[in-house]
Amino acid sequence: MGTKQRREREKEALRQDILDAARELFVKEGYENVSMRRVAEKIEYSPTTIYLYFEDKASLLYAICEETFAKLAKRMETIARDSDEPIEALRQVCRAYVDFGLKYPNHYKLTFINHPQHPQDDKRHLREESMGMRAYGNLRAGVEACISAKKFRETNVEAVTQMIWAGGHGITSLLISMPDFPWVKKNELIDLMIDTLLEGLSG
Amino acid sequence: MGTKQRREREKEALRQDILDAARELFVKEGYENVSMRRVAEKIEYSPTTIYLYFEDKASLLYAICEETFAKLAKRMETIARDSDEPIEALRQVCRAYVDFGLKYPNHYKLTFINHPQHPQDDKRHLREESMGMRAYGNLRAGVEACISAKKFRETNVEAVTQMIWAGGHGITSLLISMPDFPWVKKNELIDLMIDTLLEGLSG
DNA sequence: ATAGTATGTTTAACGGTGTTAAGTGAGAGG
DNA sequence: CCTCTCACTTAACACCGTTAAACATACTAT
Repeated sequence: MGTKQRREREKEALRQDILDAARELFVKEGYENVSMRRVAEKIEYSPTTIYLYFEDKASLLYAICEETFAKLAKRMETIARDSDEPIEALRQVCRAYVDFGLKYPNHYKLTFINHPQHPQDDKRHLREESMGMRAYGNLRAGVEACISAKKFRETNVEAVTQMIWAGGHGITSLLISMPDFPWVKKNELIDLMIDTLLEGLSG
Repeated sequence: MGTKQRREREKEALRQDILDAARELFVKEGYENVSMRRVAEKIEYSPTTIYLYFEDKASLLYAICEETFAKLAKRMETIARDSDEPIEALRQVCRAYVDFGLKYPNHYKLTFINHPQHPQDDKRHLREESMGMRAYGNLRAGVEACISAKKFRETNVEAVTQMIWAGGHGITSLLISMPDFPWVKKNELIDLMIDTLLEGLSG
């Protein structure tokens, strides 16, 4: 009867348990420093059980990143909707991106820094539907709005989007991966970057 | 007699052989994908021999990075010496930085992207005398020249230097770690970033 | 009710990793 | 000629991601 549905619910629950355990460990100690055996220990199952729910360690990671980046994409969309001045909206989208990275440094590392080494064809992160790409799309929309409103000198949407992304990513990734460097105050640095880029783009 | 000196020469030669083998493998296949055993095989010694010359795998890496970043620092110094227009000099220093990263992507990864995870206290890369820091110092000098010549609105040398670094690093690291992303033409992107930053900084 | 099957989980193992402790063997010094 | 030093190797440790095979339980069909 309903046993089939119950079973399915239980399977889904375990899948979520694995995800939760892995997220906590990955975020606390970093992907590279957490073994499948440790994740298994945390959920009190044998290591191989995880492989019944996820293809491999990278897939586990990917699932977690998608979850988290969905949040970023959503926040970006909210900002875009709630603002009508395109430059101000773009500025806030950039802030949201950097703040997000600094708030979830290990998630950020996983999708944008460590990422999929290069074992042949792990291009999941680049799929149109991936959350990382959705976030990129939101940034792109913000840039497009500015260009449509004739606020920017340069009109190559793709180039401007990628440059702004690189600016945000540069700050985020450096702050994350070199925490011991004598940085000036974080907010000052972030604002200087965003302001300088927007100023430089404005006709 | 001179045997002691000969021995010392031979030791030094082997040390260099190890370095050469490791460099070639690391650069070709990436640090993470090369094992100590493979390095040993290449020089036709047993794996443990390497540990008589280098403390561990990370130290081997560090030595290689220092070598390579010395080159970058040198090139930057040459550019600075051969130019008298400070903005143009800074532009070229930035180009040199990015070009260098794209030319030696695995070296770049090693010092600025992957680098010392966070096992307590591997702050070698941040030592004043390290070559990476020397390169940073060169960038800083370029920025200082522009500020002294009253070319920039913002006058916080450290903040401007770090922002420009972040801009260059953002582009370099994204191009390196996401080679499959549909980037616009590399040179266009690099120039757009540098031009926009310099334009945005100019009063 | 019993036999058979599908399902979820575990045990054991493979081939790898960085690293260390103990052993070997050739050449220098007495 | 013997001893000792020291560069080097062998063997091992404790891990890693992953897979094939065994197992136990719970459902199905006779």
